[in-house]
Amino acid sequence: MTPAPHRRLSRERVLAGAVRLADTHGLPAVTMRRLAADLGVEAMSLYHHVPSKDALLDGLVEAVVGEVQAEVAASGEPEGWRARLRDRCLSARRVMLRHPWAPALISSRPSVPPTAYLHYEAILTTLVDGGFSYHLAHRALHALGSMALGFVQEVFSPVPSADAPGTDPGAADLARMADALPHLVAMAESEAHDAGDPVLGWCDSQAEFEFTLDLLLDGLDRARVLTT
Amino acid sequence: MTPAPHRRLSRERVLAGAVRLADTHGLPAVTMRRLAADLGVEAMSLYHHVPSKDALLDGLVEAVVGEVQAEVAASGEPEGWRARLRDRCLSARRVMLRHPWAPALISSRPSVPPTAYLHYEAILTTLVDGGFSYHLAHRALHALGSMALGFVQEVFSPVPSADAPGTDPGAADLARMADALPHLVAMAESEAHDAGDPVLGWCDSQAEFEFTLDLLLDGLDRARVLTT
DNA sequence: ACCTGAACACCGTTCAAGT
DNA sequence: ACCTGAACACCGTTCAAGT
Repeated sequence: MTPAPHRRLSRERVLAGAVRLADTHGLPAVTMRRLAADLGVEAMSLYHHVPSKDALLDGLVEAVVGEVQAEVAASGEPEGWRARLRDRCLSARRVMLRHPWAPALISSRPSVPPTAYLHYEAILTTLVDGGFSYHLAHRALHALGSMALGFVQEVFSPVPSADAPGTDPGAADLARMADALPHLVAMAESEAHDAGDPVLGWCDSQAEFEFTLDLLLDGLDRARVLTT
Repeated sequence: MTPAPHRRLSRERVLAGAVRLADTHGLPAVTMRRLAADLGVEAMSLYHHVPSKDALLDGLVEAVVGEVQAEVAASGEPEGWRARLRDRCLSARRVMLRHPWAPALISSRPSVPPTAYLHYEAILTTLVDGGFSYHLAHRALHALGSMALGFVQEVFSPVPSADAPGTDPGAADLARMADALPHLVAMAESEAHDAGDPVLGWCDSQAEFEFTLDLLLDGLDRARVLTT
């Protein structure tokens, strides 16, 4: 918002500014020109600290992955592979909730930044220490997939949630689709009714995330025991 | 490639052209001006069949979802909720392999096109017919998440695969990281060694997809039995 | 060394004009 | 009704020039 008064630019300040811009106005607002203006500088000045827009986007991913590492460290790693992995995925999710633009950005990048490999190495170490063979650990890494980065799946959201209030079809829309989508409408009504519990709301999608995570962890545990 | 000789434009021809352009030159190449040139027409002509670039992108998602429905129909639906769901996810994956740009596009869209709800309704119907309560079916829908659209998770790919030959770190890069990422390097070597089997290759990531899919379906089956 | 300003080749889109 | 061409407000980026 307020053009930063500092005179000295740096890669860190550029990336921090880009993160802030994406958080407040969305990823499309992250423009070399707009970012520069936000930093109180000319567009071309950015190129002294970042080689290109593409590199800026890579830096954005790097910054988010770094936040995940910090969040994991701050949450104090528990004992046992299952709890550690669970904790790491939930930490990652908290970071993604702070930066809703991050999942789409990360999956659109052609390659993951080198620092992300530290994150995967940590997961892999936890798995191997937990008794997984490399082969099964590899499968586990893929199975965890986007959960490992805490991706909030909004691919599907039929039930109005506090997470994304504006993007769901309203009750009126659902009523109009009722004959084409009978089960979807019935489910939405049934779930909305159950949600009288005030604890729910955004917690709802937290519960979905944990349900899926536990489903995967349970399955991986079973596969691990079978091969031991 | 060859500018279409047809004189008459239509929404269908515009969308088909956009899909073809994305397939051959990637999503960034899908530009109003370039798409128009590809269709042998002026940029502004497109606006008579599509209200905006944003609507064009929505149409692109719609086209891909439509292809998924067609692929499911073509594969002849098997008996039983588990086999039907499995078949549907694998069909979706085949479509996404044909359009590698689609997953990133879909997850970057603020909302899913109305036609996608037919896809989810079909999944939900299969679940309900299979004995799932609405509550558990809702969780299942979220758990299946991106698998339901056949997303090819390339978030993580430490082992060179035929899927994305250029994007992985080469053996040289891995050797350089060896001290920072011991397990990742060891795993990559171990897996590369096992892959002497000529059947593997792109099949490898097919196997990963099916492993994860079965992990989820097994877990959902267990949850279903518990609540019955 | 870092920052600037003008310039170039692109974008999406509006609008008045053509048929 | 559909298509066009010029124009406008934006992009990312090159380059020569300033300090």
